[in-house]
Order: sequence, then structure tokens, then C-alpha cells
Amino acid sequence: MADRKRPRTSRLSARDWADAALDAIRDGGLAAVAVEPLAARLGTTKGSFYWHFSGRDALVTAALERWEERETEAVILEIGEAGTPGERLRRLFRITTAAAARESGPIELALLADAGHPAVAAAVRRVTGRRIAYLVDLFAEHGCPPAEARQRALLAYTGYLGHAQLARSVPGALPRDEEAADYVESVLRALLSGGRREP
Amino acid sequence: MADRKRPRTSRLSARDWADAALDAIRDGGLAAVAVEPLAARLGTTKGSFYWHFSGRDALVTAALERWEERETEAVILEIGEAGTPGERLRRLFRITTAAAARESGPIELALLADAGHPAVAAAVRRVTGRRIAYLVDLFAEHGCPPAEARQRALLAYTGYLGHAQLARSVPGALPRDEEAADYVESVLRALLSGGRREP
DNA sequence: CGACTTCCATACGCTGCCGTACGGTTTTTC
DNA sequence: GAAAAACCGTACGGCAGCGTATGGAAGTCG
Repeated sequence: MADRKRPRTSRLSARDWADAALDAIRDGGLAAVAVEPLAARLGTTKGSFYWHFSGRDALVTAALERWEERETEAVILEIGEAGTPGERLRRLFRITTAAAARESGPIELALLADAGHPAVAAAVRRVTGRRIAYLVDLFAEHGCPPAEARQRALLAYTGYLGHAQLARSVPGALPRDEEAADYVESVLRALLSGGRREP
Repeated sequence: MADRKRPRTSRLSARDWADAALDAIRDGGLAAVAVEPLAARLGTTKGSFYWHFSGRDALVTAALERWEERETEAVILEIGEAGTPGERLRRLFRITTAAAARESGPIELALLADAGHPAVAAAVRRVTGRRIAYLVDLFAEHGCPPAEARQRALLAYTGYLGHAQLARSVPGALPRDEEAADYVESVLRALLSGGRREP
């Protein structure tokens, strides 16, 4: 998030550019990663950019690396290990739906959109894999046999993605406030009921 | 999907341009709606375009109208009225997941991505509203009280969107063939079990 | 067949972005 | 504190796409 528009206190690093590029991706897609506009937003010029990077592609790559780095270190660990799988899932949903309701949405949304770019596709593939694997573990621990766990994990994740989509583009279609909490509970019921090994 | 590359038999109509624009949107997003490339793909030149349209925005608008037209007339009616709500939902899922697995995905995916454009946002809002309303009816008929019906409809639709997303960008994460059928059944179980008025 | 409308091709200028060249300024190092 | 390194500003050339202008070709109607 890196407060954009700091008054150019010191000089810039490659990381600053990568973060700015991520910001741009979030609310403009890959196409918004344009050197000159970014330079303007950072209060600098292309001269800076082409010193740190060989070109636009290098910036995109760096931004993707930075994204994977962040998402790896942050998101899943925030849930912690405490509680039953159901409770962890509840925490996860609360966090993600709240996040989706606030800002312009998670970055993967924008990235999924232009998965035409090979580097983007690869990064998205990796992150998606990690997340679904995490969810599969959760459902397995909840008592689902492997196949069922995988299916429920998939439904949970596709539901998350779709939710994020709607939050960004048709926010009016989603419940707010207490209704949102009810909705999360309803989804949890649907996801956790039945399908366990020993009922 | 409107066989592109017909050998320029006769002259072009505005609809031809709109369809070509929709094709472009499907696999390149709104940014791919560029007059000169489209002209090349249609085997004509800008001269034609600027006779039929006032400019790029007009083309985008026309394409969106065409999309709404198609999706209104086609998709929901294909399900028909026969069978229980559960069976209709099964048909719907079968159709949509199969469609997502084949081509480059439904157009709304690309459109959701750049919902920054006001006309796009409006069109997406309308279509989303219609679809969710349809699903709400389905769950209501299945026996869910209104609030529950709305929540399940939402989960179903967000699940659909996320599924389409993954199908386009991380197809490897989704089940195929018989597993896909199992998955649909699993999702149906999750969506239809419990939550009815009179259990 | 000729006038008249409809439709398309070509040529042009404009803008936004990429990438390069190079001189200048700041910071580091000794 | 001066040379070296790191960093940035500015000016340029190039390309792609938008939109305009204008001359024709292809259909239509008397």
C-alpha cells in the first residue's frame, strides 16, 4: 500500500517502483503499469526508472515477486493455528470479505484478469496452488475425506474469488454490516455441514 | 461466436463491428477494443468504422448492448422450466462449467476486470442483478426462506464467477471429466442441503 | 445510363507511451 | 574536500492507436 505521494523525501529504490507498480496493477490492471505515469505519481522521472530497471517487463516481474513475497508471509499466517478448522475458516472469511469490501480489492483480481502475460500466469498459478492447498488441509482436518476436502476447498476459494469480483464491480449485490456476518455464517454452514468421514 | 475471418463477402454493418468488439473483449479485455486492429481482423480499414460509429466509445457501448441482448435472450431460457429447482440448478451448473472449460471464458469475466469504465459497470450491474434474482427465485422455490435464499444464491453466483476465473487463468486447479461431475454434485449438495423452511 | 446515396481506402496530424543518450546533481568513499 | 559512484532530469526518436479529411468504389433508383 506504501503511501503514495510522499513528498519525495529521499531517493527512490527499486522496491519503491515495484510497490508503485503493484498499486497501479490493483486499480488499473497490468496495462496501468506504465513508466511515465508511474514516474509522475512518484514525483520523479523516467531517468530514475531506467536506472533501476532494464525496462517495463523487468518492473512487472519485480512487482510480481514482491506480491508473492507479501502474500506468502502475510495472509495465511495471520489466521494462526488456534481453534478448530471451522473457527479458522470463519476468521479467514471475515478477514477476506472485510478486505474486499474496503479497498479496491485484492491484487490477484486484477492479475487474474490479464493472465495472458506468462509471468503473471505463473505467479497466479503458484499463489492459487498454495491457497487451495491450505484450504484442503483445513477441510481435511475438519474431517472431510480427501476428495470431499478438495471439492469443498475449491468451492470456498471460487466463492472467495467471485465475492471479491462482485465487491469490486457490483458492490450493491453484496450484503453489508450484520447481513454480511449472517452471510458468512450461512456460507460456513453450507461448507462445513455433512461430508465428514464419521458423521 | 460469429465466425471471424469470413472473407469479406459483402460490406460490413455496425453489428459486425460490435460482434468483433465483443470477441476482442473476451480475450483481451476492454483495452483490446482498438479500431485499427479490429479493422485488420475484419479485413477492412478505419474508413469503414468511422462511417458506422462516431468513435471508440460508441463501439464499446454498442458491444455492451449487444452482449446484454444476447445474454438476456439466451442463457436463462436455455435452462427451461422443467424439473425441480435442484434439477434446474444442476443443468445450469453443467452448462456453465462446461462452457468455462472450453473457450476463453464468458465475456463478463473480461468485463468485470475493467469495471472502471462507467458503461461497463452499468451493464455488468444489470446483468448481475438479473442473474442473482433468477438464482434467488430458484432457491426460494426449493424451499429456502427469503434471507437464506438470497445468501445461497450469492454463494452460487460467486462460486460460478470464481470458477470461471480459475478456468481461464489456472485451469489446472479445477477438476476435469468425471471428477468435474463429482464436483458439481458436491457443490449442489452443499448448496441445497439444510436451510429449507420445513425440514 | 446517369445522379445520388452508401460505404470504404488512404493519407495525414495528434497524443501517450517506450526506450536511449547524456549531462547534471547528490551521496559515498578515501 | 575532491574523485568516484549512485542517482536523477531532459531531450530526443520511434511506434501504436485515435480521429479527420477527402476521394473514390459499389450499390440504388430515376
